Amino acid sequence: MEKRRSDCPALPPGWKKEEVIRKSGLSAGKSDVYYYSPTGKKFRSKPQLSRYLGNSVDLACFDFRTGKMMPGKLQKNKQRLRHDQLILAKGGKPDLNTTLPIRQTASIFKQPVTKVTSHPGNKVKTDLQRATEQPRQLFWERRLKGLRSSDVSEEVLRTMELPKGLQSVGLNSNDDTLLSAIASALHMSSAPITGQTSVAAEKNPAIWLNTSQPLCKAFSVTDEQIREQELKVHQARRSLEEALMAHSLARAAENSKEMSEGKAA
DNA sequence: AGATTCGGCGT
DNA sequence: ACGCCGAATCT
Repeated sequence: MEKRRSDCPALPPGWKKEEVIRKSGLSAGKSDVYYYSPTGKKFRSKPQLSRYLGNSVDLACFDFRTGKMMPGKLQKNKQRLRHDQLILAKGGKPDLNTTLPIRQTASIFKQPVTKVTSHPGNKVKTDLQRATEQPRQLFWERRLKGLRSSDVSEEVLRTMELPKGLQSVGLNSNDDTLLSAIASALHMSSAPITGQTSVAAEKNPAIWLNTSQPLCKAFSVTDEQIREQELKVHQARRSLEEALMAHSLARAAENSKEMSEGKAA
């Protein structure tokens, strides 16, 4: 059997690459590529390799199949992103069939995308918690006070009414700060939002505050509230569907009108 | 049990 | 068409 393990110059010394041809089945003739660490551990995919090497090796332009660095390979979906942006820049509507499914209600808070890479001769903390665990000011939510959302005509949008069960913790119990705090919490962490569960936090928030939770008293959500929310979402989706339908019909009508006016040159 | 191998899902 | 990984099969 061809068990040839070759050196892989793109990887640190000691790493070996192996290619195994499939010899039967539907995929006969195709091949699988494996890598072996200096200690002999086998790796069968780029994600697996990447997880193991962490920040010590930048695999961004590493081609797993060939085992070589391919400088042109950086950001595979760059082309598509440019494509979508071009359409958008031209004033076109996003093509709902082809655009990437990005939340249009994306957070105004920057997601952590910092890439930590080590370079020879300098030290980089390889602390994975870093991105999500940066130091935060106590009561930082207060800086959101007075911020309002507005539509394109700068008309301030009616603020949301919060259920009575939601009450803020701490000195200023102001409803729109509370809303901002909760919205921020939902955007900044995937952990469940429970509010401040410790009773002590109410007496002396400066000491007992759970900083990973918004300035909000502990609350519970009833089945009834969940059903109400489901209904709202359902109705919102229906009107969105109708709006999109109307939009595409109008567009089609406009196109056929241009056609009959003989604009084709 | 560990290694090898191909299927098949998701993109 | 292909990367990735589950799981059947082999040793």
